[in-house]
Amino acid sequence: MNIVGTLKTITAKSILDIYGLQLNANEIQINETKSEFQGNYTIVLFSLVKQLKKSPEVLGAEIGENLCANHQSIVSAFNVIKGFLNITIADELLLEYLKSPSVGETEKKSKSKVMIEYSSPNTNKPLHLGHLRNIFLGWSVAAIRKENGNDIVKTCIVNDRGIHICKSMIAWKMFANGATPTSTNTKGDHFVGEYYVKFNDVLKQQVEELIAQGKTKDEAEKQSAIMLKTQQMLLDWEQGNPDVIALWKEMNSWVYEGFDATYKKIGADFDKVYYESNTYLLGKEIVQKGLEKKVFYKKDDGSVWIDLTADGLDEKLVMRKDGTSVYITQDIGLAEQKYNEYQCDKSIYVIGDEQNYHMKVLKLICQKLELPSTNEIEHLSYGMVELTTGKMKSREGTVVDADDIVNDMINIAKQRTVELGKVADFTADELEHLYSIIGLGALKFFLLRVDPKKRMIFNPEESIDFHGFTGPFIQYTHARIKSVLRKVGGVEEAINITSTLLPLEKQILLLAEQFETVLEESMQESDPSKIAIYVFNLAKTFNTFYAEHSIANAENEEKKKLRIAISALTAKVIKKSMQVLGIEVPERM
RNA sequence: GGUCCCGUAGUUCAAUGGAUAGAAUAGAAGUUUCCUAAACUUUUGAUGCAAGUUCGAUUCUUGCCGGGACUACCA
Repeated sequence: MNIVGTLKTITAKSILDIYGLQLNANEIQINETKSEFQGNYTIVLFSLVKQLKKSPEVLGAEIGENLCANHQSIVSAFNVIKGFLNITIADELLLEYLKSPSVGETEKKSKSKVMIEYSSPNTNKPLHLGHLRNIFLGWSVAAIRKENGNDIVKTCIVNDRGIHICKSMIAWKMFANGATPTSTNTKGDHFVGEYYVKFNDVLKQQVEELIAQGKTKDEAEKQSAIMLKTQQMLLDWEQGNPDVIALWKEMNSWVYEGFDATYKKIGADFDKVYYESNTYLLGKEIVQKGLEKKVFYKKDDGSVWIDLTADGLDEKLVMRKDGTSVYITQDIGLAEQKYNEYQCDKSIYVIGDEQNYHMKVLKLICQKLELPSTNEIEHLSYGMVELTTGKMKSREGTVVDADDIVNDMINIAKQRTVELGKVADFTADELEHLYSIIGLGALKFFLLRVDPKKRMIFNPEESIDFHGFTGPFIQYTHARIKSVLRKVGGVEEAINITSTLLPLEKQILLLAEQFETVLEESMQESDPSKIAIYVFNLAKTFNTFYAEHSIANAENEEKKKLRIAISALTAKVIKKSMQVLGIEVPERM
């Protein structure tokens, strides 16, 4: 059922019947009624005034009459205030909804096959808070699409080669003395990250010395001994030097072990992982194709370019003069490879907004080359996570490490839970699990509740609250409902109930009914924050209701049955909503 | 310089051109003989500035001020 959709349809029909004006149902503007007015939904009449040449008051009265008369089972009352027609939904419609066998289930409508690329780390340092936003977003958008019926392929492109990897390797050779993650009892990605930091320390020192000798900063960076060594190592790597390759493989394997542990802990997973070391040579035939189609042109030095100035962008290099492909060319090549393997209808890239320009160029080039494989590219662009102290900068050590913040959150959850002392009978394993889902729930909800494309600020001092618009608040609401249902017992199905609904009961049912609509919107906009806001409202409304009305001591059996059914439905919808955010919801906490 | 994004309560976030700009936190005041107080109730408090478009602007247009990103033969 879709009440808003139904309302639009019958309103359009009423308008046709009364005025003979044919309107598309989607042209009807319906909002939720503001709480200070009577009614549940509001039809905004202003846009009709011009077409029908009647005052809003008259329009509202006439349409309202018509709706009430012809659709008694849907509209039970109406009132008109200025240009707003406020509609009250009939109790019986909501009771019917509550009784329907599929209540709280999602209809799988959209069958497309969609690829979602997310996380995409470098192998020279551990994941940080920004990656977490990326990972939670990617995972959630995938889950939202899956719930809508999409066939999902989750992928990750690992940036496992290039100068930055060589930096860690050089530093390891200089300082490690054969140490490994095992020998030092360090998580692999952190272990390698430490050498990346060491590299930068040495580089900084050498650069300072060279600057003192009168070089410019640029020169100094390029000419420093450690940088020259790194450049050489990159060449060796490209030529397949066995020693370099062996070390590279070993260090990467440490990093992957570390990443896997983190992914496992936070519940991220991939169907297919691509490695840049396998794909960085891709795209050469594309350059050829582009030259043939005259989309690209060759400069005298042999480098290949595309001119995008007509599209308001610049000239972009697509192949170096030495014949190697650049990032953008690799990306096009990889897109083709992905398509050849999976034939997806759509490809979503979860990448930070600093690459907006790059992705724009990518899409443009694909269009110009008329590559069918890259038809539906969506850049799910998200804003940087900043700290109250400013941006995260690895050089200044102000990066919030992913593992650290996850562990902190779980520890805070533990501390809070222990203080409250409500789960004394849990086993040690159950407790571990509980702390984990609460801590992660807080973190995921915090990062997902904000519109992805906006920058957000994270305050590590105050950490994340467990009160208010937070994951734990919603988890807690769910746990309470479950607790009540356990104690009250009874059947959760709403059979044979005929009762007048209280305003709050009505509100809860109307909210629950909106779940699918919100889910679909959230898919179309690739925005999990819609779900987060929605589920918070549902939980909050339920809590208010709960504080005012008893279930165990309801006025009569009928009302008790009704409230049990509503509670069960609320719990179900909360669970589903949280599930697509990647947040588990406990039975008890 | 060019292109793009962002400026909303003390703070963190909302608001397809619609009603008196919503929440959450923090501040103030309350609520547990009753199903989980990680809860609930009441209250204080905001659209950077200036024009324009119109019945009506946080939203659209222009200018200014402030913040950010991109503009690499790096990835």
